[in-house]
Amino acid sequence: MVTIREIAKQAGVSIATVSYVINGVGRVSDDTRRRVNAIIEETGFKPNKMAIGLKTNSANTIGLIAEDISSDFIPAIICGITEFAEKHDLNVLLYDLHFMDKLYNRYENLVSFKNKVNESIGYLLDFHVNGIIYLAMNDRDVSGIIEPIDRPLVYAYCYSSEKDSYSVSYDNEDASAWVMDYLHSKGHRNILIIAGPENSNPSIRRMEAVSAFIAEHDDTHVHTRYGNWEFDDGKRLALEMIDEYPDSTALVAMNDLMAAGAIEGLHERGKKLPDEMSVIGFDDRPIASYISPRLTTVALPLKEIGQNAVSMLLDLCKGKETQESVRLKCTPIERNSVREI
Amino acid sequence: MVTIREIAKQAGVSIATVSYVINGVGRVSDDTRRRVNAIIEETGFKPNKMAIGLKTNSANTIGLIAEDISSDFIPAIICGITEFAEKHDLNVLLYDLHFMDKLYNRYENLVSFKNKVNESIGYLLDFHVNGIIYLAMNDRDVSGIIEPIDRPLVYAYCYSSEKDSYSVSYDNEDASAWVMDYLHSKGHRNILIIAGPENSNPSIRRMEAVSAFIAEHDDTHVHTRYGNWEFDDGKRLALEMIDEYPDSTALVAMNDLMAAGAIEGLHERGKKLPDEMSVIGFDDRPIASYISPRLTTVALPLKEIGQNAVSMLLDLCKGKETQESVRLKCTPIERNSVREI
DNA sequence: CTGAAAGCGCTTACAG
DNA sequence: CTGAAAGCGCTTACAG
Repeated sequence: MVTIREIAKQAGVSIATVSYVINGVGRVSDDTRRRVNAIIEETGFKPNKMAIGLKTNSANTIGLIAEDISSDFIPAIICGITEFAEKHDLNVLLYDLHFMDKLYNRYENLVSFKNKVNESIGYLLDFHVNGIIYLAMNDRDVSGIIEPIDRPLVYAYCYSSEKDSYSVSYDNEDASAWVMDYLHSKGHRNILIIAGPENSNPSIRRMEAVSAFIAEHDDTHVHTRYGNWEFDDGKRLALEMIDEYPDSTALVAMNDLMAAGAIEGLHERGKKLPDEMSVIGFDDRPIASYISPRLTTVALPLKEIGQNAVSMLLDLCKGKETQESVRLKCTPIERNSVREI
Repeated sequence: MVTIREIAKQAGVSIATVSYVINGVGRVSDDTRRRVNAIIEETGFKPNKMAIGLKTNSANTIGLIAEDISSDFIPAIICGITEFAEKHDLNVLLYDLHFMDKLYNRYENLVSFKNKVNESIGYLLDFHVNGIIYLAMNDRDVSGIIEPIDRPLVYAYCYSSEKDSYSVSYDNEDASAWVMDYLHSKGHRNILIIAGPENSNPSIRRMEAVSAFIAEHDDTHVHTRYGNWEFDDGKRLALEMIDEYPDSTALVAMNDLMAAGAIEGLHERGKKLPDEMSVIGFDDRPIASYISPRLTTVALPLKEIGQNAVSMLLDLCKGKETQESVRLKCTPIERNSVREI
């Protein structure tokens, strides 16, 4: 392997000079610079990153802890992370917690895995990562888990209510407000809502926006049930609710899976969609484009969450002043499951 | 940061001795070992991985190049990779090529990105990874892209026909043979097939198994069309074929998306499923569990591909004799889209 | 503008 | 069983 010493010898300069030209620091004459660069080019020399890391105490690497990489939205977020990282010449060291089975819909269990989480962070820290991104499998408060560390940390697709904590996620209120506005603008006044679990952050945030909407529109009525995010629950609750509230003309499910379940239930009940019932989902999962009717929904800014998380981490590494909590806007996706009345 | 020197001082031994006990090599008295370990414990000392890496010229890290992490099966494969890696105390450095847009269904384009691929490998190599896994977004031949490197390389979810190349993927023939056997055992004798693109590896491999089956069962007839893996194509081809071959009782689509499209088409044509037509898919994507009828399909051994890729890479690193090409079996998933006749 | 030298935190023959 | 010492490939004051 060719080293800086070899380059120095060939160029007839000292290794310090070679280092200067590589890093573009110090005062090197144009002539020397050209000569050294030529030799670097020619030999294909690449500085040894471990040596640099040892000297500078930085690996130019971000540590990424994912609660579960096979969870639904994580890959798209990672896509944004790697894209932004590459642009800034950052490596990403991946640590997958494999928490799907242990955590899905039982997120309060995370405390039992506190050790595992902190171990994984220590692991990344051993590697002298410049900072860490903790990427959760759903948007929630993960306070009290991660012990203080001496490198920057940003929470992605989740947040912490501890002070001096940084997070990037999406804007539930705004998305939910759009849904209500949209349905209202299409003439719907009696709306059924299948939310997620009552204590889940997205449900709470989105229902706040619903309440705010209702407070301003006394012509509009809403009935809500809380589901478990799953297909079957969407189906069950939709069936219950259309019996109970036969006047309703629209149903919003707080994720596409429950929306898909609701649609199946409605179909089985012989309802024509969207003529006899409009349905709107949340998330824009693949199924939204394949179900009939094609599901109108709202897409999460996943890639942007990833990009912003890295950007924030970078600012933190540089000691820049940074907003503690960024909430990115979702994007409405209009398809064919809502009709105007 | 506490270093080996500090431990040595506190324990009253040399740094060499500390190093010996950390690595469990050499001859150290039990007494010394205990004393040193106690101090390590107490101080929370963690060896600096960059320093170790510099000395040993190995970062205990595998480089993972993914064609696109947001492609369908990649996360599940990565799940297997990280799981196995963690078990063996290996870090994984992730490099995402972001090739989805550039490559999807135009895989021959990969040659235009040869530089990018090799650059990304150089990037990982700079970091002194022990070996590299190249993880493709679909099962195909990727020969001629990656330049020879001096570290082990294994292809995952793809393969190379170059000699001395190592790969792990799944067994197309076996899966396809199962589908034919299964349908035959349920009494189906006139079978429609919607394959993927005619020149795609999975189509070719699976059609070979179909031909072999037909050759041994002269009571069974098959008609094949080639699609583009997409929902719409599945729908279009299914509709064409049922008109053309009204005697057929079963339709196999070579992925779940085309199967879902076919089902939508069949429904729109007023067909009762599975009574008037059995449908079987491939892949076991999420949609297979949500469509009605629930789709019988065959699941790819994704996690196992990841695990085996790391295992193979490890063997290669150790210089162990290793099988060049492993093909893992798929798993049939019986649901409700096939009926017995 | 350039170089000699110290040092980052480890490992590993080698000597005792 | 243990230690002194060289060295991995860089960076960075410091001196000139």
